[in-house]
Amino acid sequence: MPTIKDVALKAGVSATTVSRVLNNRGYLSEALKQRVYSAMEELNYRPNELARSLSRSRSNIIGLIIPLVSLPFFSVLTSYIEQHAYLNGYKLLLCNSQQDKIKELEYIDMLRSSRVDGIIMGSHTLEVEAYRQMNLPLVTFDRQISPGIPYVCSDNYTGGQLATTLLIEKGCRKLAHIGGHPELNLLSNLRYKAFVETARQAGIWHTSLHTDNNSFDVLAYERLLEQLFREHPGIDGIFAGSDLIAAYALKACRESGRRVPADVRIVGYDGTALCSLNHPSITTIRQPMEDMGRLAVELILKQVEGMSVPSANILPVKLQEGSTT
Amino acid sequence: MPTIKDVALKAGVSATTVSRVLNNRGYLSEALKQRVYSAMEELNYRPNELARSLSRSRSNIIGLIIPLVSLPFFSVLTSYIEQHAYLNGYKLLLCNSQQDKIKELEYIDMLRSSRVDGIIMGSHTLEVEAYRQMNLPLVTFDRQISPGIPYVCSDNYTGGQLATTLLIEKGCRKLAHIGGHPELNLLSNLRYKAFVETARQAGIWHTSLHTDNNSFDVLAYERLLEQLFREHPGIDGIFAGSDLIAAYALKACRESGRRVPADVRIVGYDGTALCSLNHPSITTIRQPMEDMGRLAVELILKQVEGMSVPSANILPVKLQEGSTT
DNA sequence: TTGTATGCGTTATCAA
DNA sequence: TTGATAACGCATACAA
Repeated sequence: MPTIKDVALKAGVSATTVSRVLNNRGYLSEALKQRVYSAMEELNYRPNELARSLSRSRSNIIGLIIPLVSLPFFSVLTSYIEQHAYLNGYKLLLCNSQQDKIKELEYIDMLRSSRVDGIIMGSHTLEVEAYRQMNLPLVTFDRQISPGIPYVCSDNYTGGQLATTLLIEKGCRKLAHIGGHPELNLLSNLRYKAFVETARQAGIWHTSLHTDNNSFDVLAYERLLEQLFREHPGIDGIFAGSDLIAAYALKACRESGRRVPADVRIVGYDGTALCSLNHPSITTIRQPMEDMGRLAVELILKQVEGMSVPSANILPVKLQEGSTT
Repeated sequence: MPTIKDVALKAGVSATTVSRVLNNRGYLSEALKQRVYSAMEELNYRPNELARSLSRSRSNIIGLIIPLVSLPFFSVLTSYIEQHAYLNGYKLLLCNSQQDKIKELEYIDMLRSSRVDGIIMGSHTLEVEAYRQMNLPLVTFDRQISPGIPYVCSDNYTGGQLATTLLIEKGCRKLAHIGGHPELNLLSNLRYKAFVETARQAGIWHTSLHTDNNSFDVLAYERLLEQLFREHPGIDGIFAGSDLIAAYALKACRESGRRVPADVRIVGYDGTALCSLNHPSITTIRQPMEDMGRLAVELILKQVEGMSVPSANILPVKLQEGSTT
């Protein structure tokens, strides 16, 4: 691969000048610029980002740690994060923790070694200490791991309220919530909290089921739903922790001969494409995923530039009515 | 951040020795090793991968170019690729081309500049020239862009045969295929080819609809299905180009009052989680996605190490019967 | 407006 | 067995 020296030689200038042209710094005559550009062209020259990063001590790479890209919510989020990183000239290093603490810790090390400029983390393991220690721009999703560290999330409590209120208004009298493990100190637990409080205030019977581990185990959802209908056959309203769970709820209703929304009404959370893929389409609480992705990137960039950023970044949700309510 | 020199100073050795310990090269006494290790520990030292990469001219990064991570197939594939890259000590740079030629070309440049060790590309734009030119380990998915460049794909033709044969065996007499744009020189077009040839040989009426652009536009699928049922109301068997399309087909059947599988039978392709999420669960042609991801990574690594690799890497598919047939 | 010298953090080539 | 020195490719302070 040709280096800046090769270009300099061919253009008949010094390496410094080529560097200047490359970075558009200082005063350069148009003629000289052209000469350098065509030399680059001829040699098919590409600046070595490794060397640039090393020299500038800035890599223009953002590390993204998530539990599982293959989950609808995270794949969409990843897509938006990539999009906005790209728009800002940043590259994205993808770290799929797979809910594995060891892997996550190793990835944190890898990212530090790779001198990424910042880390966006949407992973849900309990290893928060490792994040606190590293002195790097950081943004988290749905998780407040330390007072100073900025987080992005949707308005989980309002979302929970909207969903529960809708179910009650539609006439549901036996409500169920199905979600992930509540002991994790996630902000999404506020959805559950809102569910409980809203139902209680309205004097509506309600129950709740959660996966007992920290995995997004699909089979766990199926088991949970089976258990729900077995223990409480009269359930007529379900608030699911995600669209994915909602889709499983819909499936479980069908399999047990329950009509949706006649017998059971269902509300999901997220607003992924899963909702409109189903028939009836799933009513959900839509998170502004693109805004969340964009904001996460922006918060990193601002920190990189030494600016201070707000800690709480709570974005509004919107009830998106489908046909399951 | 502490450097190798800081560690050397603290351990009372030279930087070279620290480097040796780091890379476990040469003869080192256990005592010395320990001294260096604890110095690293104390300083919370992390080797600078940028400098290492520059020095070794090897980045241990693989670039992944795909059209859209948020699509089920690609998010699962990405997940497996990440997994196996990680297992081999490689990092993954995620490039979402979004079917945008400009963006894809810019990403190719970025990856070259970043000195990635290889590129896995599952993108579907037509810019193959750019890939041919760059002299880098490359592996493609479902696309043969040049005789010498290795590609990974499932056995598309057999998959198309299996699907079509199943529909016919189940009694379907008016078949439809719905897929992406066939002008793209994709290997997945073999599914379509198999569909046509199998139906023709069996003397079964068949038609086919394709999106006219290169996008994975969800609305396009809905329009296509609407058109299909309008023009050919008697369709009783659909072979979809992906599970996603199959899911839309299922939805379209429901919305138009068609029973599945009684009135219309559906077969998808891929074997993503979408299949089991639906009710009835979707019959599909399962691609060995993990194998494909693992193989793509392996083919890159082998090329990095100067080994020659086979050009055609066609993996077997499997009919996975759900309840839509 | 352009060039020289030095540093970024690491590895590799010598020599001791 | 260890260390000094020169690359790796680029950016920047300083000189001219």
